[in-house]
Amino acid sequence: MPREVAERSDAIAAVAEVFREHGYAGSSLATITQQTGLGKGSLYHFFPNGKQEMAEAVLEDVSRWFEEHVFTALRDSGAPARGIEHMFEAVEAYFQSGERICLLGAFALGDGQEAFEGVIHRYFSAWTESLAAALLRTGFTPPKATETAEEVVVGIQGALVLARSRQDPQVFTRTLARLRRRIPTIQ
Amino acid sequence: MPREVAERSDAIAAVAEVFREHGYAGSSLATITQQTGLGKGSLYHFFPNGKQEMAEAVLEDVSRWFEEHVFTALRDSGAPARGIEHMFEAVEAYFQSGERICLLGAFALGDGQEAFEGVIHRYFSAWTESLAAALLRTGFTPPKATETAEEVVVGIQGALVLARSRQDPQVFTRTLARLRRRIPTIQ
DNA sequence: TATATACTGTACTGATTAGTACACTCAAAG
DNA sequence: CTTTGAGTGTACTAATCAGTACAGTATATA
Repeated sequence: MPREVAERSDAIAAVAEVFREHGYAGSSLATITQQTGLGKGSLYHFFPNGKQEMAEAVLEDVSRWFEEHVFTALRDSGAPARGIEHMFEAVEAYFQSGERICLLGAFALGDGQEAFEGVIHRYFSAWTESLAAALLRTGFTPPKATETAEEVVVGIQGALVLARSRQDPQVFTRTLARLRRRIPTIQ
Repeated sequence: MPREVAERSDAIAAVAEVFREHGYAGSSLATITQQTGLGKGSLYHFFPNGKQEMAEAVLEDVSRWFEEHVFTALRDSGAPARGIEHMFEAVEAYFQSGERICLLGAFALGDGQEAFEGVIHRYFSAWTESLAAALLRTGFTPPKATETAEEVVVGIQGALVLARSRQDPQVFTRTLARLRRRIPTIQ
């Protein structure tokens, strides 16, 4: 039986799933080692500052993913409508059509709020601002662009709350469809 | 110095604030005793089954408040438009214009999810269903009533996430104003 | 074959955890 | 004045907590 060797990026992905399921305070190191298969030795090797560093790494990893796969496309000045369309597709896939929650939203409402408020704040600001800029470029007036961007991000986050609460992922897909309709330029 | 004597309803309100601030798993009994001023003796007197019972009592208390102050007005068949208007006012006051989060939404995304999913599910179902019924009575078609009710509750929950994330309570008041505009019958 | 180092398992620590036990206080009822 | 019981403070327990220390293992380079 060969020794399993992991690298930091695998560890981040595995730990993220634990936080998604149990929250920050609800994830003990015992839970994390058990559910990830990584021993304490490995975890403290990758994250010398322990649980807090694990959460920071996980949140920054999610932020980076959205930056690379969503916000960058929204900022592409050449094709704003395509960037917005791409955002909806990426979001639907990332949240697995409503079966997965937003870690940054969960941390915002939950325990670690003050410890991670910087990352959380930047994530939501980047999202609403890059979307508003894209909407502006498709012909929205400045106030309408800001308002609609906020409406879309609010809708996505709210839909994730409701989908989880009612155990009905379709709330999420229905909401995405409705939000798309608010942006005629991508129909 | 007289001995402070509390009753269960005071305890529930005090414990609710702790859960709101730290989440379920993030609220240790030490935190709870410290922040509420209630000793372990009092807490286990009111809640013999400990922390789980505290959370159940708190969630049921919030549910009951909404049932009495919001859903009942929505179900009043005589004045649906007034019931909806009253909902918006009660919601804005309850969440202190976006400075307070929804405990049921936070628990839905957070740690205690599976332990409390019954209460959470009932809360959101009662809300969307009573609102849909009221919209129906103001003249919405059945599919439009259901869709708009979901849109409103999704919007409120999402706005609370974003208001907390961006530390900008006005996201909440702006969203409420926008949602009101989706219901012409209450203008 | 030798060396370096990235990764891992395990045994340990002191602090904190939820929960229990029980004696106590004090207002209300008799 | 006595009794009752709801509400309280405190000392305790056993389990679990995050974090440390460190020897061991396997792989890559020389």
